[in-house]
Amino acid sequence: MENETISKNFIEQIIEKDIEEGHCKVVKTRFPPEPNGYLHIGHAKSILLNYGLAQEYHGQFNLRFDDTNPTKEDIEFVESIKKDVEWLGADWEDRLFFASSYFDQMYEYAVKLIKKGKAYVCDLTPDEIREYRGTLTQPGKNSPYRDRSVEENLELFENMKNGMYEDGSRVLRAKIDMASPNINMRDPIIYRVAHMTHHSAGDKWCIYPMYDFAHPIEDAIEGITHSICTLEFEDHRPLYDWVVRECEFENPPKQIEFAKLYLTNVITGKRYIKKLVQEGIVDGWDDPRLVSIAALRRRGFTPESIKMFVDLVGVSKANSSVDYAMLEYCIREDLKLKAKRMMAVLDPVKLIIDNYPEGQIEYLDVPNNQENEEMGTRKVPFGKVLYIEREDFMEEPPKKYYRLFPGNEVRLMSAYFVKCESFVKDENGVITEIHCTYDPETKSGSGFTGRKVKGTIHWVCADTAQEVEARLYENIVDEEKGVYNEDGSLNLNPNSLTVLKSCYVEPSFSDAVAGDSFQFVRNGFFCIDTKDSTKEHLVFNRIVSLKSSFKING
RNA sequence: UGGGCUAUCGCCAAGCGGUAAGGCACAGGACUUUGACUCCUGCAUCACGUUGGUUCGAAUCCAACUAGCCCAGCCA
Repeated sequence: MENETISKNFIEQIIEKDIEEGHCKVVKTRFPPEPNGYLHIGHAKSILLNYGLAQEYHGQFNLRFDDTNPTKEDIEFVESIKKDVEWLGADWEDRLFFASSYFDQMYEYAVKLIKKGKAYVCDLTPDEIREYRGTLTQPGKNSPYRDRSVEENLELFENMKNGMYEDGSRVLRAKIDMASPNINMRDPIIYRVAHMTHHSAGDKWCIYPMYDFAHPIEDAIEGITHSICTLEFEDHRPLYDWVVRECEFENPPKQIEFAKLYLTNVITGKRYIKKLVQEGIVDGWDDPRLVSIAALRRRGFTPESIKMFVDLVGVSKANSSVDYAMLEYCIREDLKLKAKRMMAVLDPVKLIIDNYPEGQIEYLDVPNNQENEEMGTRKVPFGKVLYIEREDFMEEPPKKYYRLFPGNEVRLMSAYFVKCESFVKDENGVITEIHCTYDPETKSGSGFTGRKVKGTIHWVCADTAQEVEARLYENIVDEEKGVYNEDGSLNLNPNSLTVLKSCYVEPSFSDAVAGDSFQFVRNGFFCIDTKDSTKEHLVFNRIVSLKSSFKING
């Protein structure tokens, strides 16, 4: 009820201190993806964190593509990333930027560094550079090209830019300290030659800046105050600060690192997903069993649920892996009051009401969401022949089973009490019909209090039912064994997808469109698949089941 | 074994010298036209990676250990 004071995470604490001490007036953050793949749940944390911070402190949030390496990037990904960021609700307004549009400025800063004697062109081969760099425990040694004159460096660098050298033959390096215990400071390469068409800068450049040089400049140019990245860049911070300082930016951005979000037992590695797609185990990067943003969207997760999840998980510097159950909780919580609650029978068996008039159909008033009256009611047809869930009937019930069994009476949700009188089996012993009698006095809403029943089951009227497909999902990973085998291969769960072709739903889905979500009462939350569903053949994805404390075996 | 970082309940995570928040999960119970939801209750008691120290008092400060993660791309 009360909005409890939620303690600030460490980044908020840093920002508030910076504001307090006058280090920054407005907060500006950014999400800087390299357009080299699809976004996943881990990126969502970064996006929502950065966007959320900008919101919280009335600042600005930029979307910036860090496209400094054309050999790995593709324009296809900038579109998918934009779509995903937008879907998550992180509004960059008119601030969509590309690192590649700063290439001119970056070049000028490189020249500036050369003029200051802080950068030099190095002719060492890649192998030699690695050798000169030293190891984790041994210092590196200076490149023989380290002391070239400013003039020579200027000329050489210009030649690099003008395409006079082959890929890999020369690089521009920052002159820092080959003996630094931090390997990133051992004269890091800041520009390399790559004769390649850039997906957005075209053929203008054949030299491209390295991340460590480009990123701080991008941040500084945009006036980013807090450059938030993941833990593996902690060692790069001294270099980040070096670049900002040596380029003499006035309002230096501050890099802050946080721990990535890991979900337990999910697959996020690009190579693994690629393989799953190639082998046809999943039907694309947006297969509902995956955790790419596109997959989560298709599965039926809402932006609100992802936001709730990210908020719940929190921000810290401790590496951790969050239970998938937390995500499930969030989507249930979000859809609980928003989704219409419908009746759908996934594994149907016929229930025939022997004393109900032949051919009669009555339309019952059913609330769309009993916990949210604003959602109104709908009419649901009811008749003599219904479908109910096969598991809602047992010939020989165990103790504490209070669904249907011979002689037992249950409530058909929103309709009448029915009592099981008999049932019919086919030659294989499979139950084909359950015969009941109903009591007209027990009609839902009539105020009948004569007796109570312990069980309430859902149903669909056979005459008016629409046949649909439902896809039920389990984790694609075998949770018992964990994600990877010893040899690095994946432990896949062979039952991750169950396709039910003959499910029945009420005829109330005529207006439903792809992506719409519903609660199928007692079965879980489902959404209409955006890829395979058509008006004539509805396909539902189960987003998540409902919690259940029902155990058939005690 | 060089450097950087982390270590609080099964999983996240507050805590910032004054005597262990919260959420998820789980387990009981109440309620129930979803065995759902909701609501109660329980869930770190020489306990805060370990061991010492400082202090009237430490998860919080100091020291030494231990464990895990990251770094030797002309990737980001």
